[in-house]
Amino acid sequence: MSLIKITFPDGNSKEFEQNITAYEIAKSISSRLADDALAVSINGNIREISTPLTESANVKFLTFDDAEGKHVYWHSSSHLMAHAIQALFPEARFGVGPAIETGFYYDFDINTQLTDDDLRKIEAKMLELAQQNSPFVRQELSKKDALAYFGEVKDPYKVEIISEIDDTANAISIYKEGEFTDLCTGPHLPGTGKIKFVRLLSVSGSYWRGDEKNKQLQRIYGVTFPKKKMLDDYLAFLEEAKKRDHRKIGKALDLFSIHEEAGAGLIYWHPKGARIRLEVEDFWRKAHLDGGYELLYSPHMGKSWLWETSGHLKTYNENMYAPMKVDEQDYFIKPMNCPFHIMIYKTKLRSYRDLPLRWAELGTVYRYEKSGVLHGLMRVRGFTQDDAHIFCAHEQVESEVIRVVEFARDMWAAFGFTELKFYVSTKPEKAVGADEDWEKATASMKHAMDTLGLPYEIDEGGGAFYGPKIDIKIKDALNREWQMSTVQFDFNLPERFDLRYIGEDGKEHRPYMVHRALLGSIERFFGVLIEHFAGAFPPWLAPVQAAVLPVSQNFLEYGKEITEQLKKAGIRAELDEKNEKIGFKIRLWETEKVPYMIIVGEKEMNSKSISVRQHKKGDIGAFAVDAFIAKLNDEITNKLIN
RNA sequence: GCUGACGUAGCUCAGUUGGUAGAGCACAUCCUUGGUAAGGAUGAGGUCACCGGUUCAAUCCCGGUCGUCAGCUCCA
Repeated sequence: MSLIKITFPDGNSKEFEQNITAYEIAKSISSRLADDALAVSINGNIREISTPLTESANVKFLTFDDAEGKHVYWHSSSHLMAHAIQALFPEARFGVGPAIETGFYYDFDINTQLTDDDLRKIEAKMLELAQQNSPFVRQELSKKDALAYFGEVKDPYKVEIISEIDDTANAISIYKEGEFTDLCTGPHLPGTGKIKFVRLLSVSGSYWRGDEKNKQLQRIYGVTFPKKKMLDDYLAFLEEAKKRDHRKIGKALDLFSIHEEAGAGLIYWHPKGARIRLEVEDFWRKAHLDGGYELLYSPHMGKSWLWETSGHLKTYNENMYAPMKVDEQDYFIKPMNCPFHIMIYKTKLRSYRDLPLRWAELGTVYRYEKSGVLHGLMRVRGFTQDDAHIFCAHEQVESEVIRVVEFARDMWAAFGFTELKFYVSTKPEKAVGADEDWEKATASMKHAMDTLGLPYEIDEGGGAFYGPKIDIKIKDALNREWQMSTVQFDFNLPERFDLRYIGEDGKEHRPYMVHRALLGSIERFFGVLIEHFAGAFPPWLAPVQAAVLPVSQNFLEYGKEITEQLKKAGIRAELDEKNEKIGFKIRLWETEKVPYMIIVGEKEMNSKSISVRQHKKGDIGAFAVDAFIAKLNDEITNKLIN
């Protein structure tokens, strides 16, 4: 038997006899590793730990700490859950059950609606089954045999999937684990015994194959862990996330509200929330003026001509509010700003010398969103987009896109967001414009991203009907992604509105149009901003930058003096005149998450100074008022993020 | 919109297996004048989301509506 060379991630390598299993290799290194390894990566392909190696390879053992290992673990857990469901509800028919970033789910069809009690029963059953430590056994079948195995009646959903599989290249694989068999490509854990702790999180509806015309199945989400501490940490994370929730903080810090009586999805900005918004908008305006943009204001409604011409009445109708009659004409509240900017473009003959035109507006739009999708500030029915439209010549488009993406990145960085996820979305099924144009535009978007050296994912078919786009998504406290920035090509509107410019050649040309929003919408942005800082805004954004706390009523006058000085220096200061002990006031302002507290009593009054306490950090000592003002103003003007 | 859960004071929540409700915080008044995360007393505050039905009686049971939450679908 010949030897094969196995190379490990640390660069070391070792020789083994052919057909040795990955598990035995792991064991030869350490029994601990063999215990913890959930799967193995062989030359980058993830396989079962029991896989025999037949030739030299790079081998990495995957544990729960690796994303891939976790994925295998959770995928196997979804099988185990399906197994438990089958045992408890024999009539269940199964859809699909993948691992996801935060756990796993399984979709299934049963007639009874599952309750939370059922989830607890399924958890118990899973643990019971896991103790049997049944191995996951792979078996390969021909398409015909697979169809026969799952049988139309027994498993109609599996049959539907199998009938669409092209089995010319690879056989169809199934995995057996105890009494449960599932259609699956694997890989899986060596056995169910690795699954030690289970938490099923929720049961909800989900359409078969993600299509709302199909039957709605029941979906159970869950997580599993090999160690108790991991489960505890996870539950602690959920608790923490709840505390960071912008809806909770928004209420606690008196930032915004939404009123059932006054309409769902409509945001009321309270003084403190409005103050933060003002700072954000001021920053945004300045950045745009500095960045070569001009600002516009446009109306909130327009006649049906506008929306017929733009095509929105045809393609966007279901998101638009019903028209109102004014002088026998239908007027629509705007769901988008673009047609208005176009009207301005069309007010005169444009020259290639004018291009690119970069026109930005904080434009408030109203869109009908289905009741079930509304979510705090993140998904609302009236919102302000930090919108802009760039009208440019074809040859300018790519550099404009690069400019916008860079601008977006810088804008997010200013607020302390560095974890941005980029997506390039390609042509959807329903689309306008020639294939050739789509290809060119999509390629130039990808090229722009490559030029900037930014990693991105492709969202196949995720583009707007009028053009491909680059999106930036940001995660909320619960790791749910929200689309924020967007940069979109538009093949549609320049055509529909017959936009032109006179080129260097003296002939008429059609300009390209790029839609873009950097923050996305001010509302959604505020939502992620709140969760990002957990409500503890840095000084430049904080609605109250310094609270002045007299130790007793006797020092109110001195406190008033200090407050006036701070205010005169442009600092948002507030005097706490409450007749309470200092400890009480400190607690109050600490929960208000104000960046600085100024404590004044006899000591300070006599020495004409102040004592300063920083949020979360505590007492940072005595300051002369001027020195503190200088320090705070420095933090504010430089927009420092603690 | 769909599936499920939920809706009690300004907030966070108890509670009544059908007999019109309670705590803490917040608020008001008074006492207290205090040194880095809660001093004390008293008081006010609720058509138990809304509309119907069943019942001698509904906050509780049933139906509908509105809204919230977790997902699905859709989206900034």
